[in-house]
Amino acid sequence: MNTAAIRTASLARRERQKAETRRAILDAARELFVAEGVDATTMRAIAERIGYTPTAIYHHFKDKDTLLVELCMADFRFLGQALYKIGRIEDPVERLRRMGMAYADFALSNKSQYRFMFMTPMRHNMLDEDGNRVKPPDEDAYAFLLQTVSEGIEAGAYRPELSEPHELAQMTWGAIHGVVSLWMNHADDPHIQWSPPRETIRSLVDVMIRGALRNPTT
Amino acid sequence: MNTAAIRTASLARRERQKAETRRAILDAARELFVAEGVDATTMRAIAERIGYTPTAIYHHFKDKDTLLVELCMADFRFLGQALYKIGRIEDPVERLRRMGMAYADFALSNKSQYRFMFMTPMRHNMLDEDGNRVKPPDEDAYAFLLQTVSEGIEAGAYRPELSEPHELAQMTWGAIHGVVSLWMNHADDPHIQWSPPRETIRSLVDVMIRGALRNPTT
DNA sequence: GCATTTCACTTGACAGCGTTAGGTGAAATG
DNA sequence: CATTTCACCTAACGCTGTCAAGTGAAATGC
Repeated sequence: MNTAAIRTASLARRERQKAETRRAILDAARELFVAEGVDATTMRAIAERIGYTPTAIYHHFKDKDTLLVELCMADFRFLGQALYKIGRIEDPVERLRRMGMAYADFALSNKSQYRFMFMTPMRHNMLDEDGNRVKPPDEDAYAFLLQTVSEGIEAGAYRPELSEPHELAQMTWGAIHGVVSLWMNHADDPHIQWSPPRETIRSLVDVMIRGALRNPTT
Repeated sequence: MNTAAIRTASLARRERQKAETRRAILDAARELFVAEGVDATTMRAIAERIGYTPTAIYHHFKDKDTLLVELCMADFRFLGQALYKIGRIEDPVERLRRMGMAYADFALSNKSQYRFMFMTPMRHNMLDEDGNRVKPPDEDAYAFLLQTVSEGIEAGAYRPELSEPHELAQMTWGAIHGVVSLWMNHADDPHIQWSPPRETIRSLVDVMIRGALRNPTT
């Protein structure tokens, strides 16, 4: 092994080790985040879990928000994949129904991430540590939703007063988001008999689609 | 003036002064809360605004959460009043429609209060400083909503598969809550063309009622 | 082969937060 | 006139995210 090869090898090892530490931070943060929520996910708790000092994290992530956003973005790729598969469905109305359920399933399976991205004030500036803009998870999903309702409108599937794609998309997104988020925040309210959120959303989507269709089948 | 009269008078003055301070705390907290949000509403900021030290607040309120809950509860009485007026409407379907709009109007006019009570994890233990349970604002409103959808179900207004009052109530509440809260948190997302939330909710309520009715009129 | 530079990480701190124990002084009470 | 009450203050605690300045081993340069 000549000196040049050694050089690149050790440089590669250094980069690999740095990447490993970065991964360890993300993994520790995710465990805390999922198990205990955002408040318990302190820089000190993350660091303690991986045997570093809190300030070490700042050599890998700009600040706590950037770390948590990157963590969530990684998990939101599953939502993107789920929506992508549903995109193959031809009928825009059936596609909308399936998208709604997939969205709800994702939210209910990734509560902490969903809460952080969609249920807290939008203060994330969505820049990574190099200052590059990262695409927020709602951007793709919203474009997808908009495309689906637009196709339905163009196909004449919906009632004429529902001609505004943005309004229809925001109705749909908002309604599902609402059942999910209300349940997440208030499921342990003792004075409300909560229906299983997935069933409630199933009914909600059915009702909304029926109410939006120009010619509902029965 | 005899001694007994003086005694009661000065005692009354002392109580009045304490009540005034308490009111001043609540007013200062509300101003900060509405203008700057919950994070900027620090005990120190409230105290500075009324010329007291932060610890003085703890002689009037158990902790910050109790103070903010009492503040919000006071404002939520307007929602209760609005719903009470709507309760006079005979037709349970029309009543439901009007309740939905009143709920949305209240949320959009009292953003900080709504956010604090319904868009943050339910950690409020709903006890006042004497340990008495205070009725959370959703309790009455939910009972009202439940009553209204139940009447509709009993009158045979809705489709037979929508026979579960809790599910129907939670669909309705959740859907409106979702449009409101999504808009509150993401209205300044640059990549989404937001429709005015009130119009979106109007359409949403229309679509949901049409989709839920057994015999929609056209 | 030795001096220099790089850089992942640590030490020690800062400001701000909610909250509390203990003190103070004027007013109410006996 | 002595005692008690109590609204409010002083000073602090532990917690948070974050940063400036170091440290020491590995990589590099001559």
